[in-house]
Amino acid sequence: MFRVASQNRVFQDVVNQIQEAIINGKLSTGDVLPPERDLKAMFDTSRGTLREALRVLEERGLIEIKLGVHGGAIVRGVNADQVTGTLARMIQSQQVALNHLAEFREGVEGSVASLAAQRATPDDIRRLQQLVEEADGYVHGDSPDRDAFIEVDKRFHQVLAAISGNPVYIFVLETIHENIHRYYDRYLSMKRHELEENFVDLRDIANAIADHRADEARVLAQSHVLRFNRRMAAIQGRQAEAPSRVEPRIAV
Amino acid sequence: MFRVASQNRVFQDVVNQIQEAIINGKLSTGDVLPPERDLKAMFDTSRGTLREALRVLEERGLIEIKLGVHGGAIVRGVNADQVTGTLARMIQSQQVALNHLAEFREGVEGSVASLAAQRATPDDIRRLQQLVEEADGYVHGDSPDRDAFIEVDKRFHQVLAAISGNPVYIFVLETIHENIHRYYDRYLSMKRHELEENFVDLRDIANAIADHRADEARVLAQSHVLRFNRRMAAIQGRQAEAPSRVEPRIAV
DNA sequence: AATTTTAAATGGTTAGACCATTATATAGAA
DNA sequence: TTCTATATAATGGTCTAACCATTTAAAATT
Repeated sequence: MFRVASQNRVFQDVVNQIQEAIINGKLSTGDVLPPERDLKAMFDTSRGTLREALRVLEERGLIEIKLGVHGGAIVRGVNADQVTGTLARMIQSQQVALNHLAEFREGVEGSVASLAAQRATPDDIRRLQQLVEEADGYVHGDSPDRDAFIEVDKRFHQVLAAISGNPVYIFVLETIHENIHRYYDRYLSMKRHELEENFVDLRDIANAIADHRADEARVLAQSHVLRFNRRMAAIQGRQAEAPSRVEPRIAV
Repeated sequence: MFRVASQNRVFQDVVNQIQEAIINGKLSTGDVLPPERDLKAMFDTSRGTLREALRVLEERGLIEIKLGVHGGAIVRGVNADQVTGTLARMIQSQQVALNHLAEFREGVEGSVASLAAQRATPDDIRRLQQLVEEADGYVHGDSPDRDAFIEVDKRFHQVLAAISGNPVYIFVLETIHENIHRYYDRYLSMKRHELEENFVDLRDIANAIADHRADEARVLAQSHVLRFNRRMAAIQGRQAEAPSRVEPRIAV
């Protein structure tokens, strides 16, 4: 029913006040907080206490601190950056395997594609088709450009998330991407026929969305990601491609 | 390509060392770190610097600090608790609406049900059926017990996530739950016929999983959550039931 | 034996100083 | 004049040393 009312800690109060100002927009991205020595006076605390508060805000991604003259705490606003760190720690501590993350991504990309198919406006569809054409050029042009194609592929997924109209998907995909790329980027070979395969995927997904065939878009997006996962897993060490069954971590 | 090598901050080094020890298991959940005055000597820093490091570790959920004699920093291990806070801030700052979160949950629960249907062992299936029977008792028994049913419903979803065998889903659902309940719990009316509806959902999902009908399980789970979302949205203020289209927050 | 009091361990806070980094201003050289 | 090197000052980073607040455990008291 209630949460503990610790509030024995002064720095926590400072955190709350500054966070509140950021959340309700009194402080905007880019704003610079006063120097520590001024803040300390404003909150009537010691500098040490104030700095503990700044550490917490920084860790939450709400501010960023710059050194030197005209440095200070710069407001970054609410964002999902720290989630990336959490996921990274879970992977490092082996609570989560990369194939778990990859499988989760399959589901998410599938849902995004399905939603996009349900909601795409004519403008959205045109945009997707432009991306497909652009990708076409990089795959079938005179001098295929692997890096450019990968870039377009990435944009394609971001646009799908945007079309879904749900910011949660955008944040989640960002977080997944950061963590998967941290490990897999070096394996991205993308030989000619792989480029071709992936291009066909994008084209088919775009077409399914253009026709508002949600289930088909889901399946296509899932298998698009699945192929990526398979290839990565195969390269990474001939490990099991299917995620292993884990014991439930929570009491159920 | 490269990340900044700031490392000008001593407390960051302390954070890294302690975090590393927690991640690789040299420190386990429940372990108590030495008192600040000892740690300060071990790392050869000032107490202030050490405390900034502890604030960061605490914010990451890696440690918890208790007051008084025999207090100190207690190791909690890697967990997803802080993600709950991030989501809460996004909701508060209106970057994410509750219906966005609810919609995301639909997709996730659908994927979980689908995976569970693909992977459920005979034991898993028996367990689900036990839960359905238990729920049956609370709905159709002499004195229907709403709270007990809600509890079983919750366990049902947790078991599904466990059956999926993917810890990411477990963490994600935990996080979603915490945030949805923070706002919606008070609205959970669950009149007699609503209990009945929800019971039928659980039973059908369990049956679909028992028969390994993955797509059907997905659809059933999705509409189960969708009904919950609709009811909540209706109660909460006759707001639009479909999530509103948002502008893409990222440059695409 | 139960209760109250006291003492000690430990985190929380303060004050004041100095160090390190960096943008800007100034001085000097071409 | 214009470029470059140097000095200056603003600001975050760290340190020391002390005291306050909370809590557990031991000691004293009833």
